[in-house]
Amino acid sequence: MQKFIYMEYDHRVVEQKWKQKWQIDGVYKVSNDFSLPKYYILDMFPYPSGSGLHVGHPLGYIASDIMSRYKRMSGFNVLHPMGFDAFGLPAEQYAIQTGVHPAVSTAENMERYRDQLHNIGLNYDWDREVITCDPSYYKWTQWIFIQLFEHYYCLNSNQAKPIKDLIQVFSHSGSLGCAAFGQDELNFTDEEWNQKGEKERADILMNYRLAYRKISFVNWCEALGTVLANDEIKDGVSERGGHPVEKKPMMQWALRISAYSERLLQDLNTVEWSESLKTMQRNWIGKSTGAQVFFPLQGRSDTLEVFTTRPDTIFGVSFLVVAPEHPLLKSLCTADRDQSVINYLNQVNKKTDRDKQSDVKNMTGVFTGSYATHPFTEQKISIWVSDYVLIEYGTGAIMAVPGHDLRDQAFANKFELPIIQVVDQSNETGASPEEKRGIMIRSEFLNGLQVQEAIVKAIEQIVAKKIGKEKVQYRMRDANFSRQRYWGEPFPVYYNSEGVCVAMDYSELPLELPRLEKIEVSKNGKSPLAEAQDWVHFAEGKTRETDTMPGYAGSSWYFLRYMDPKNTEEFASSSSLDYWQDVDLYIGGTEHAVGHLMYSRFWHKFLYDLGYIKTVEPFKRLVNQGMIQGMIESLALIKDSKPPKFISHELVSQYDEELIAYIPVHKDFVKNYGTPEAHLDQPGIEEFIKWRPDFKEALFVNSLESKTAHDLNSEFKIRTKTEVGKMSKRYHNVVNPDDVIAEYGADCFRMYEMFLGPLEDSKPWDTKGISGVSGFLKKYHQLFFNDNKELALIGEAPTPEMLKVLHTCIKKLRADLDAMSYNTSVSAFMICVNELRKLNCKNREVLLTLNKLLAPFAPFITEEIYQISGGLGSVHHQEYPIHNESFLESDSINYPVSVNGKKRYEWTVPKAMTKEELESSVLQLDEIKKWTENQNIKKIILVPGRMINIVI
RNA sequence: ACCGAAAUGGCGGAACUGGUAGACGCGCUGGACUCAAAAUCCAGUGACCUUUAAAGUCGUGUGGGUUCGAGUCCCACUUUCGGUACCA
Repeated sequence: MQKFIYMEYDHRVVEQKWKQKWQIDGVYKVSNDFSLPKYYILDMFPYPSGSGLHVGHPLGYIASDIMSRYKRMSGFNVLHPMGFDAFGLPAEQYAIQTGVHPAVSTAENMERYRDQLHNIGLNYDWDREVITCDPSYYKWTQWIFIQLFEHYYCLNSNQAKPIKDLIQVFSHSGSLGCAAFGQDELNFTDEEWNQKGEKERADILMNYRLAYRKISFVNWCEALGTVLANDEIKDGVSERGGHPVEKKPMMQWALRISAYSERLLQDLNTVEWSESLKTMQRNWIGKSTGAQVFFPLQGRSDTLEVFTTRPDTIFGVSFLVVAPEHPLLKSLCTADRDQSVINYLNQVNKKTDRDKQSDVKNMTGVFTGSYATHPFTEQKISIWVSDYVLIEYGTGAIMAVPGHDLRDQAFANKFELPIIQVVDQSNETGASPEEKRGIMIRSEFLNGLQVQEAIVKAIEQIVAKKIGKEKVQYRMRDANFSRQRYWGEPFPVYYNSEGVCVAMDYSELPLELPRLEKIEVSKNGKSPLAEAQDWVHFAEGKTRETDTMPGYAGSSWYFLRYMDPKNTEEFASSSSLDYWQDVDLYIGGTEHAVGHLMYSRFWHKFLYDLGYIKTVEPFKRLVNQGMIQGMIESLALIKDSKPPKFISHELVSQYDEELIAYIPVHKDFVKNYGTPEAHLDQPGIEEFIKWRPDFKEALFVNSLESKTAHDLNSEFKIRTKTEVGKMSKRYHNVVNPDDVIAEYGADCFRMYEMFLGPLEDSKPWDTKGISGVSGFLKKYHQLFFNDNKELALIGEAPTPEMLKVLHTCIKKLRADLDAMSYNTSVSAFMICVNELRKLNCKNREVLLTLNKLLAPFAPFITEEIYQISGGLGSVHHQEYPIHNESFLESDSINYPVSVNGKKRYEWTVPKAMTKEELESSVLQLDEIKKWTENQNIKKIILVPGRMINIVI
């Protein structure tokens, strides 16, 4: 064998070499051989933020990388792609602040991300990269949008159908033949339809399209003159400047995901996701069965429609409540109540959703002045308005049963309204008033029935009286699909002179985003796109939509595009869709547990309905990686203060919590970052106002003095609030992996991230233990060489001890890989290397098998050793080792011997001993005798191979 | 407020279906090598009691329960993290 003289292992040189060579040799190119078994493993693609990839991203990426290498070494054709979720708000804000166009900054950020991902040694096939802001990609996002616009949901066949079919139905039999899922129940004849004008017909069709327009509410900030994302609001005020935010109704695009509620619910049973995640999705969909009931309004001919899950408690109704946005509210207000209702609405409008949610103890509301009639008892029932009723759920109105609903009860208590018990729960110990247990009382025809029976009977009577019917209600609402932003996919539609919305022809796609010279804060609630006059008014009498699509548009189907990313004729060819089918393993953060995953499932089902794909679910198995957390530092700002006033954190307790908003501060400005002593000093404050010029004139207050940035002295300190939380661009606390890799190498970084703990757990970032992994890799490398630094592998037969050590490790690794328990894999490798060192093992067969075993975890060092030891091709294309059970056997067993469950002795016995022999000889042991002497032995519990317990 | 998850030495964590709690690593302590330091190697390391050892007692967020036996199962609570649209 040729002697190889090695220098010290230099990860910089070795990693650089293999990064290039792998690319040139196409080691990670996905095979087009459709005869091999496929394995599709996907990472949630990142948003290319300006702060670069942070140490949290790679946690999942490394895990999927290990899995895809393992699967490839096990004979699968592996699809493991990467791309960018490249449209988004931060690039637009950056453009507003600096004038750099989002396309430019995004391209730069992506370049940086690619480098960073490359440095980690991830085995992506970059030829399949997908970028959501690339017109060749969003052409197909727009194409799917048009499909959604041109389809409705057919309730007969339970699938999407072309809107053309619905038009046919309307012109032949009017709304009578309509089995379409819609917002409102519309009634018209074929004759009426045929007489309607273009605009009226278009309005009717909007009620059924899967992509449609409706009035929804946005966060409006008057002071900034713009619409804000939830992300931009903190503690009820705008993050920029701390201005008040209110709700404003606007015409917006929405997607009718609610049509798919039942299928999204049912098909959860077919996927291999964690139970907790499926539970979260089920709760989000929130199916409930109940009744719709119409209460006649007094003094007028119409009714108020409510939804209830407890029709059995109808005799317990003591008042009705409508949501503040309810369409009938205005007409329900009597003249004398008008002003108090208006005052109330003003007050409600200022509260953010989260405020309302966290503040349920504090019930608010006012009486409208109107009454309804109880449909069974004919009693007069007062109608109230309160923000604890939501316009978006059910009918936006409820029948309040304070006896059996705790929120209704709180409301009744506060406003001294009657509380009527209608379920006798005296025989139901421990039952809460809301539980569906007990016997009906004070309820006429329901008296004496059990709650479950009463629900059925009540619905029967409601139907018989023609005042309502049984109804299934879903909590999930339609998704708002409009953003008043520039940096997103343009809607491929225009409005004609009648104001009718028309989809563009497929041949005209993509509709490219016009290049704006200057991007400014949106005005009057309109997107900055409205400034592109030539683009908006592109033809006589036609105007384009100026809203753009939200972030989840591009991410709802990208996993399909990876299958055939360069196709210009279709979003992906049917042959590639048929072969790759769906994602076998999807890894990503829990923060997407509902949003992204729900929308993707919806789009996937829609494309299934249209016949383009053959699977009903996109992600077969899904694993949520935990979050690598960071420290969030923020300054306490007094809301609405002019000039803005920041107070040191120790002073916060002196103020009402409601008055304080926390403004995140970049971690680099903070002294004693991440500790209780974290603060800004003079240079820190100067950096802070340079970074946030809107706070240039701000006042900084600590317990001694109050200063502006201009009259600071070097002693001045202002404490920041320190908390553990997301590492995110929002909190400016991102730690990049680059420095870690430069110092320790990618193999070490990869293994250290895995070694931190279980993949699913969240943990704060800390490099404390990294030297342990680094030391392991050094020891590993030394294993292959002698003291003269020559490759020192010996080609003789391995000893049984060596084989036992190796095969113990292989067995553990196989089990860990399948369970994705990579932290214990790293321990197993450490144990194996420690043992082989003790055995002074230089055996060629043993060490080169171990090298293949380690390859998915440490791709560089293993490739280098593989090459040095004379291997052909790449180690990453070798077969993954399989363990041989016969090497693991041992002829003795170690038993813990307990007395009354307390371990008293460790006992090593020959494996051949029978249960009877063990039971008799265990009592003869001196160490046991001393516990059992003069005691009555009740029984001996002996689990063979496990433990012995003597009960006295 | 609701949904979901987590809590084990000084620290990150291990413990398969209830069966030897603390694997592995960091840190710390002592030793070897060195003029010295770094690096490396060897040994020890949950707390308490004890001069030490042996032996023992306590110990997996808190309080109860089931069991021969509970970190693991059940009930109630506390704290932290993620999500959220007060879901009738």
